[in-house]
Amino acid sequence: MAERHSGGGPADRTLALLWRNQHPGPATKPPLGRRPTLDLNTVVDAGIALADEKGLAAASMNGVAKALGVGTMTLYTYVPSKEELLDLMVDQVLAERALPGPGEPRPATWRDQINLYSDQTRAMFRRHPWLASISTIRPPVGPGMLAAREYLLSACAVLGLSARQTNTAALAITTYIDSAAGLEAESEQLERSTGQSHDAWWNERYDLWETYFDVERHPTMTAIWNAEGYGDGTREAADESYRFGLDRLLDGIEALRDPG
Amino acid sequence: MAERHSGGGPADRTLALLWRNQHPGPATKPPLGRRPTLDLNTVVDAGIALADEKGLAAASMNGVAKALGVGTMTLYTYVPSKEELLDLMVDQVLAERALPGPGEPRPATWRDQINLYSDQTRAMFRRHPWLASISTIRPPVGPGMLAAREYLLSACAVLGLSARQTNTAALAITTYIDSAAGLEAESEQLERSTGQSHDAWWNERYDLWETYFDVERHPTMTAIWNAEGYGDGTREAADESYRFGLDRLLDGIEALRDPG
DNA sequence: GTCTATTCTCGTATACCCTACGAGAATGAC
DNA sequence: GTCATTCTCGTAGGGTATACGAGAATAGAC
Repeated sequence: MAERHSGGGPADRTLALLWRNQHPGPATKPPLGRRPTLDLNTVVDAGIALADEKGLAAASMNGVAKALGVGTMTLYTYVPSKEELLDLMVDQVLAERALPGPGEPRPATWRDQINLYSDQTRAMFRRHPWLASISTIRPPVGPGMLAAREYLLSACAVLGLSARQTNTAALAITTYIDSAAGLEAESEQLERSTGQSHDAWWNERYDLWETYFDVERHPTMTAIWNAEGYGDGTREAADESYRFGLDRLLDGIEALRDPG
Repeated sequence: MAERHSGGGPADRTLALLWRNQHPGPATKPPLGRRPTLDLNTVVDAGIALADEKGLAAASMNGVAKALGVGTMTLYTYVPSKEELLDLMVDQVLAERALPGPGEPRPATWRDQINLYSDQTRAMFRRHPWLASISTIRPPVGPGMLAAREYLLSACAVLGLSARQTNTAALAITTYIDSAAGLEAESEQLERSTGQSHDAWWNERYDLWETYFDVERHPTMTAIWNAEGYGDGTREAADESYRFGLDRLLDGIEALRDPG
């Protein structure tokens, strides 16, 4: 049997770090011993800044320490391991989204409430494209993640579906928004970091059409290409694709609303 | 200006590897020099097997070489770098899906055709959960990726939408299916590899509800919890969630069909 | 002022990762 | 047998995370 109560395990330690800014803590004992030169928020901010500017790989323990002007091992005073640092970076970034809490003013319609979540999430991924390359199963359960879930669930709750279906609908919406927004941001960031546009990338694969592509095996792709169905690769085209998928998903969910 | 024609760049070399089994090649010159002990397909298969069994991290150059009983550097005879090996692993796995090509028998209705893609893709992710942790922007453009795209587009083509909308619809469908199936497989694999169920993982975070969770800031979550809206964490519940999202998305797309 | 308990700092070492280089082994052609 | 060619793979170099332990800084006791 796994322990059911707080036992000071690694998960409890991580939770304490995640909620450090919301929860007062038992009691502030008088400081003893050598004073720290940094604090946890500074370390997390440095990690985020580094990942934003130079990619997730640059946010190594060595990299973050150098950016802060301390030795690598000093970071381990503030964070038990790199894994926890990443969790803290993620939840902080999740919390950046300006989503109204319970009782605060919010858009009038269900769709606009979802669209607010969508806009805020896309902006978040644009600011922090490295987020897309972090697995979201078993995420850090910190204030940022919980606040976003609460908002999305509360938006879906107005549809009047069962509790089970409300949850499932919210899940489908996050799945689509988070992954589509992540892909979008990752693509834009790749264009910036490699200096190679999406079109240039395809041009580099000119040989594909020249040498390997078999029209007979790919008639639909060929037809869509001939009808110029692939769009022009601009940001606007990508935006339109994103909206199309989200709008259709919301259409489908809204159709379940009490058919009165 | 970037070069427009095949110039033997790194992209062309990767394409040649990806299409090695489809395309005969210019001419088979007589073998010269020492005979190789392996071939590329063996190396790729070993990489896939290792990633399947012990995770993507185990499919290191060292790990694959050891599994094949050769020195690490020997692999570089067959593959220019680890990046290419990964591309080859991915496209091979993408090609595993049994999706009918043009002219071959396929399910009668649009929805069943999409469902076939969904089933095959979910099974693929279940067999190869490491696939979920590989970025899909700028994927390997090999036979596996192209065949799947062709199938999905041909399924969407029967809706009678414009070429542009057909492509956009297919994009939305892959976005949902690929990410939801990836998450599902990643979660199942984590349960296997860590030996910790989803429920056990939440139990380990008992302190969250005990110490940190604020009911006033999360009324909807609380209400859904009290109404037992979160399901029981079983495979069936996850399956139901997956289907719900996909069905709603397909509902929304189908509603665009000529409203006759 | 000195001593001590406590805490923070961080150099060193270990165990991985990818891969550039180059020496040596195997092979077919002559 | 010699030679060009190709494959094999040990070594080395630069990257990653982090365990360990010596040393520095600080607060309070005396």
